[in-house]
Amino acid sequence: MTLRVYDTRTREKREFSPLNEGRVSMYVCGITPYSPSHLGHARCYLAFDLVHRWLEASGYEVDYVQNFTDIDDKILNISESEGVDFSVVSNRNIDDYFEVMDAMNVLRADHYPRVTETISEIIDMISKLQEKGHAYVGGDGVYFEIDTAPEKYGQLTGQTLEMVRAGAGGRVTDTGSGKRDHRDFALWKLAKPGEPFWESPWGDGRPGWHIECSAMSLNHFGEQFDIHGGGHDLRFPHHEAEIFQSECCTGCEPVVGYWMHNGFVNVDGEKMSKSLGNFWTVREAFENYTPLALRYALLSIPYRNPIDLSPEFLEDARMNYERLIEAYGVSLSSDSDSGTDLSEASQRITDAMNDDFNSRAAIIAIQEVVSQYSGRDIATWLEHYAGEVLGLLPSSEEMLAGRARADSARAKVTDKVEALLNEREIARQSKDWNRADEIRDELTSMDVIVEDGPDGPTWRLA
RNA sequence: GCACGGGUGUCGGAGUGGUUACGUCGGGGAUUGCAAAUCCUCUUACCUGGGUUCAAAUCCCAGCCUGUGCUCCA
Repeated sequence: MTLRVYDTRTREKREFSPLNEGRVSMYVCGITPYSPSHLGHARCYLAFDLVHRWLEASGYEVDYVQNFTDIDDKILNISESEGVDFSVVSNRNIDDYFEVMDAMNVLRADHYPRVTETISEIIDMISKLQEKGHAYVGGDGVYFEIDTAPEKYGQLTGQTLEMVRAGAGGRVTDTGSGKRDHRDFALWKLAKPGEPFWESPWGDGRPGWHIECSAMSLNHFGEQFDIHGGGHDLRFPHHEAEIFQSECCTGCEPVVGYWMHNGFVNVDGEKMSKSLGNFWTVREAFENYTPLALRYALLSIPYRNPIDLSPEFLEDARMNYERLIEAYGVSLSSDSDSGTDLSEASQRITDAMNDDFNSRAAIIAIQEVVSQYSGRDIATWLEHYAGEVLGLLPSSEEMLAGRARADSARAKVTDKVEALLNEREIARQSKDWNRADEIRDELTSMDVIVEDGPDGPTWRLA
């Protein structure tokens, strides 16, 4: 089976066929770094990390670009309230982004362009749009005029011009001081007093939100590229604005081969968002779940479906993840070569991933191998599928270091535990169950779990 | 209001025109002094109403419920 990818624009899974044989150009909308990353961000970049990994595992050479919107109203508000330059705020949150994503095994993109480093390309693009009659200068900036390309409306959301002209259910009444029509969107915003600005033919100011992605993708990939990703909420207006800008600027369509949008992270059925105050930052989540257990949880649902975060959901994922790690650790230290044939499981994972990156089906195939072949020589297989493809495994060095730590922790209490276990065995032989259970309770309080097997008791640390 | 998703068993949650999802929880059993672990096994499904079909939970239509977008948002 060949790779099939769901495209938001055509609303169907289509066989994946990049513009250039063997190479994939992929652009994913990055964060606006005005606050630490939350789990919604994690879900998005985990999802596209999976796409990145699978394309590479399938033999494609992937050129992956992800931007940072490092100048924006919210960043300016924060920098003003803190009395620092806006770059202090954005750099701080970009650092946070990389730290938490690295911890979750998110591979780095090839390029991370920033708005503030793309100003001249943005100005070129706006100038060209103005030359072609798609942009006009309004009172407080330069705007894209929707009416110059009405046929491009609604490609990602199915909305027609008339619907939105009607005014979003009557809620949009303000057309903005400089717009001809409320559907027009800003390409360049003139600076207010005290705001950072860049010089432009239209006056000092900064780019509108949508134009950066068009300018960056044009800059890196040219007029067309293969995959454009982002959160579901970016379909409109952000991504539709990009279609307007890019295609009207170059005259080439479609600008994007496959539009991919990941589903939301919800809490109690509602979208996790700053305005609802129901978000967890990734770091907060790390307090309760290890980064890779969190990765497991967020990849255990296909990327297009919403995830409703609940304690049950996360605990379930944690438990299953620990089984995987335990099995990997055991197989790493076992040197038995039993020639286990895992080709059927491999094929199931390939089929799952080729079906629009179905990571859940792939994870289930891995867990079945884990439960079926535990203790066998599956380390190499796990390293490929659970490690390289799904990014779920720590490096073998980390695994071995972790086991070394566990061994030394075990060594510290071994003498005492063995002594207590001996005493308990004597009690058990004389059927003094009260004394035996008392000793087991004592061991439990030392975080030692005792398991009586047919060959006598074994123990491990909790 | 309009657009686009989703409604599955105790719960979480895939998938699918006819055949076990998976995990969890619960019941029963093996093993066990008890417990744990392990193994076996069972029960509880596909929102409602129509339609297409030999066959629909799966496709189509309508309805209901719910989420998201239409404003900054991954």
